[in-house]
This record gives sequence, C-alpha cells and structure tokens, in this order.
Amino acid sequence: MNFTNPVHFAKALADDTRQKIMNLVCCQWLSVNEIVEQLNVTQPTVSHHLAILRETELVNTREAGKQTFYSLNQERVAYCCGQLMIKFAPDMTTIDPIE
Amino acid sequence: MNFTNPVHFAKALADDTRQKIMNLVCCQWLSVNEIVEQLNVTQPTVSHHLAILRETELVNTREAGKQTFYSLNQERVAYCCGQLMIKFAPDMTTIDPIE
DNA sequence: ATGACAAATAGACAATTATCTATATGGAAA
DNA sequence: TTTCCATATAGATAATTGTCTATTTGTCAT
Repeated sequence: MNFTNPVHFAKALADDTRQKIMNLVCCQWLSVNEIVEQLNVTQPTVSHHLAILRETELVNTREAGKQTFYSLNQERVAYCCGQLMIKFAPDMTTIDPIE
Repeated sequence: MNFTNPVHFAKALADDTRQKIMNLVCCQWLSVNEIVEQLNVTQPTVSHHLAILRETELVNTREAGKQTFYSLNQERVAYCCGQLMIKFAPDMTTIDPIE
C-alpha cells in the first residue's frame, strides 16, 4: 500500500456527495448505477467522484461483465486516518509512561 | 466537546497552507506573525485560515496583549479522526473475537 | 489622547471544483 | 456484426474557495 499525501486524503473526503458514496459502499459492493439510484446526482457526476476515490485508492473495484462494482477500502481509510493522527495528534498516539 | 461534521473536518484539512499551519502549531503556541514569518503568504491569508481552523475548533487560542497565540487542538484532531474511522472503517475498529 | 503595532475583516479576483449535457468506449446479447 | 446497456470521458458552466490589497479594530506605550 502506497503513501497518500494527507492533503490529498482530506480533499478526497471534503465533499458531501463523496462521503455519501463512501457510506453507501462502506460494507458492500455496489454497481455505479446502484449508487446513482440512491443519490440525487447524475451518473457522470457519480463516475467523476468515483474516479477521485479511485485515485486516492479509497475504493476497491471489481469488473463484472458490463458492470463495475465498488466497495470502500476500509484499510486505506484506517491507514490514512492513522497518518493524520501521527502528524496532527502525536501527543495522543504516544504511550503514556507509568509515573 | 461538540460533534464536528466529518465533511467540515475534511474541508478544514483539505488545503496545503492550512496543513502547514497545523504542523507549525502542532506542539507549540505561535503568534499570527510567527506563523506568517514561516509561510509564503500574507498576514490576512493566515488570519483567514486560522478563522477556518477556529470554527472547526482545530486550534486553541490564547490572547496576550496585542498578540494572539494559536496551538493545535490535538484532542479534537484525534476525536475527529476517530469519528472518521467509526464511519468509514467500522470493520477495523471492532474487536476481533478469538476463534 | 496619540502613535505604533498585531490581528481581523471587507472586498476583489483568480483558481479550483462540482455539476450538468453530450458523447465515447467497451462488453453482452441478439 | 449490430444493437443495447453500463460506465467513463469531454467540455461547458456555476459555485466555492484561496489569495491578495486596503481598511478596521483593539491593545499597549508614550
């Protein structure tokens, strides 16, 4: 798994539609159309957001015939959150010494 | 400590200048001018970014005479990262049962 | 009071981004 | 191979956001 720039990670999450998509595919594989059906945006808009999530490797992809299925890459979310913590909450990630 | 919308949290982090500021004040109190000195942007730009970080409660503020000091609110970063994990990496946050 | 300094706010402008419609691509079925 | 369907891409437009200069606000020292 590659390093992700924390700014890129934050940008990927910094949109309501994108977070809704992430929520939808959090624990299941959904086709693009199934995602479109649950949101009030067009299919190209969903594809656009999926492309951004793909670039940041925040989603897994599975081709099946003419459909493409997406699911959230929870490992990557966890890893990137961990990177944020290390960078911006270092004092919360060190082990407290026993006094 | 109040709840922060994960989209707002991500938006606050979704800028390079803002992350640089967060890094600078991560483990120390700095005045606005001290921050300006370390970045290639103007004082109003820094104030603008600090306002955004303040609104998300990602920084602590301390007034001292005519100066205002800022430091990173690490607790809040940790809390918001935790919220992200719960929302987008739930399978990584549950305790593995012993088989 | 007055002058000097630090930080915040206002307003303008440029860059980025989210959305749309239209179209292209590529697989499956007929 | 021709048609149909799912998804991706292109290009246009509107909204959002980051940055700047100019100005205001507020505090300290004289």
